Amino acid sequence: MRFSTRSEYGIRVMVRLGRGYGNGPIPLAELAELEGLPPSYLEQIAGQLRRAGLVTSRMGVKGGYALARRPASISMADIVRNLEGSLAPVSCLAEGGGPGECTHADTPCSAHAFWERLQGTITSTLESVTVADLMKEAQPA
Amino acid sequence: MRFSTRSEYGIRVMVRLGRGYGNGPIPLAELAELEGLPPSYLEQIAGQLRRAGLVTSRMGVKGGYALARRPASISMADIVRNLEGSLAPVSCLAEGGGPGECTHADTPCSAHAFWERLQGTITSTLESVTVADLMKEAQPA
DNA sequence: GGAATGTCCGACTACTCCAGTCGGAGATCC
DNA sequence: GGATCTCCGACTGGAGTAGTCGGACATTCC
Repeated sequence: MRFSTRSEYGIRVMVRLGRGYGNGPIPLAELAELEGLPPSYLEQIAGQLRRAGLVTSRMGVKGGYALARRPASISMADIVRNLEGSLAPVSCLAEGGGPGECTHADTPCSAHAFWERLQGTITSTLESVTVADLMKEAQPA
Repeated sequence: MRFSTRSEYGIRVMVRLGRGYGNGPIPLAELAELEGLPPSYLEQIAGQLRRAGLVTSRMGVKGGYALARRPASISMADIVRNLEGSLAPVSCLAEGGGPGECTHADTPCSAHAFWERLQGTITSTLESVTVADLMKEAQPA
């Protein structure tokens, strides 16, 4: 089980943007260098975050990216859900279902309720942490 | 984010074995048919569970698989950890680390503590549910 | 207006991992 | 000794991941 690097990098970018919140946009190249991540890949991720409405962008010379809202109002769930596509941990929770009895709505597979519970705890953990929280932790020295 | 089908199928198999606990081994072909899963693939998974000590096997005519311990003493964490390899949700928690500052132990990436917390909640959820719990739920009609 | 500095977008690639198959060897029971 | 059944390694096709690249478009500043 592994989250993609999109979520991993995306969160780091959002925290960076949180630190510069209110000081105008930060260009992608600068974000990439600060975090030590590949710029061209980050570009993809930034595009997703913008389309999700979590980030605003300005084109041109003084352009770059900025948080669309207050850091305290953006949760990890907002970020991860958009970058990861879905939070369903197994196929029998996702649409379509996998092999076996899970396709019959009246007789779900024996583990169905368990996976639902797990998804619930993951989701609520993701929702309980905001960008502002991560800005406080791990402040560079 | 997605758990592999190994965990998904593995749990279902373990619950089946839990239902037959004490009645001798169940052959793989029967397990596969009951759960509607590919037998040759299940064979791989059963092998992993056996090597992990969660299941015992008997070769030959009256052979098959059985739980190695009481259903109530086997948690989802036991199963998933072995089938999934690792529970680290991102590269910066796994050995080696990814790109960026996470490799420097003194200045972990801004999200490091968050991922650790998430891993903790996932692990404790997995540990709090046993095979016996799932046997009670989803009892066929 | 034009150059510099950015974002924006789609296509492309290399690679790894996942899901599943297959063939054959060895054990066990009757 | 034949019928079951586990055991093991090798193999394959496909999907998704991580990342690159080229070029179009927007904005600012001179």
